[in-house]
Amino acid sequence: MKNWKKNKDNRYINLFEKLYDVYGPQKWWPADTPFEVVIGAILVQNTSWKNVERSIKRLKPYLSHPKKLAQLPEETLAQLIRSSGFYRVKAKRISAFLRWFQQYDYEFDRVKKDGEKLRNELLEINGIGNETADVILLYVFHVPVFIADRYARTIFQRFGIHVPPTYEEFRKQVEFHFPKDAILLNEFHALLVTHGKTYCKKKPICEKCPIQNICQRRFTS
DNA sequence: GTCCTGGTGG
DNA sequence: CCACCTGGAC
Repeated sequence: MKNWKKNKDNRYINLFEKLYDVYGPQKWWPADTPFEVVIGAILVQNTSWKNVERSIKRLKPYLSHPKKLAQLPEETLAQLIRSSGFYRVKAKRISAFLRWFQQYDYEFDRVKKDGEKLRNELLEINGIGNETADVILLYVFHVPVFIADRYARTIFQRFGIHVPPTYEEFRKQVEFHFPKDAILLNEFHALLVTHGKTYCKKKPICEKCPIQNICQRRFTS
């Protein structure tokens, strides 16, 4: 471990440390149970978390018992999650996940596979794509993966790090240069989302940005 | 590229 | 009024 940093680009860990200094520990994912993580991950697809919170509240009685949620008619489920937008497709996606989950008796502990196998299995579920699969892997199963979402892409690009075009290439690049540690990757994603929501938005607020002194963007525009 | 969609903030 | 939101399928 002494030479861990060999061939590594230390800008990734430096950025992490800077964000951690600024925002502190994020204590993610915001959910009471692992099942709630999955539901939140599906509901938040292309949607602001604020709109997801209401849906989560309405679903609360079912979230401690996935089986009960599985018994709901899909239309009823759709109405419960209306506030999250795309509610019909998302109801289908939750149903698809529940069908997969049923073969494990709705127990995450019964899902015993290595990360790559589990990842492929999750990706086969209709409505679970790269990002949602990685959220589940990291925040439910504690598999050390980097969630290569839009915030990460935007922040890294502005920061001055070259970002590959595809999700997978991007994910693997970060995983090469950053410690393969689920706790650190957990915190990294959370910090990137917080930073992205607060300053590094589509229209960034660079003047007030707490990391502007180490960001390349101040030179380009 | 287009569709899916309500809620929030500008 | 409009633009955008921690995507994914087709």
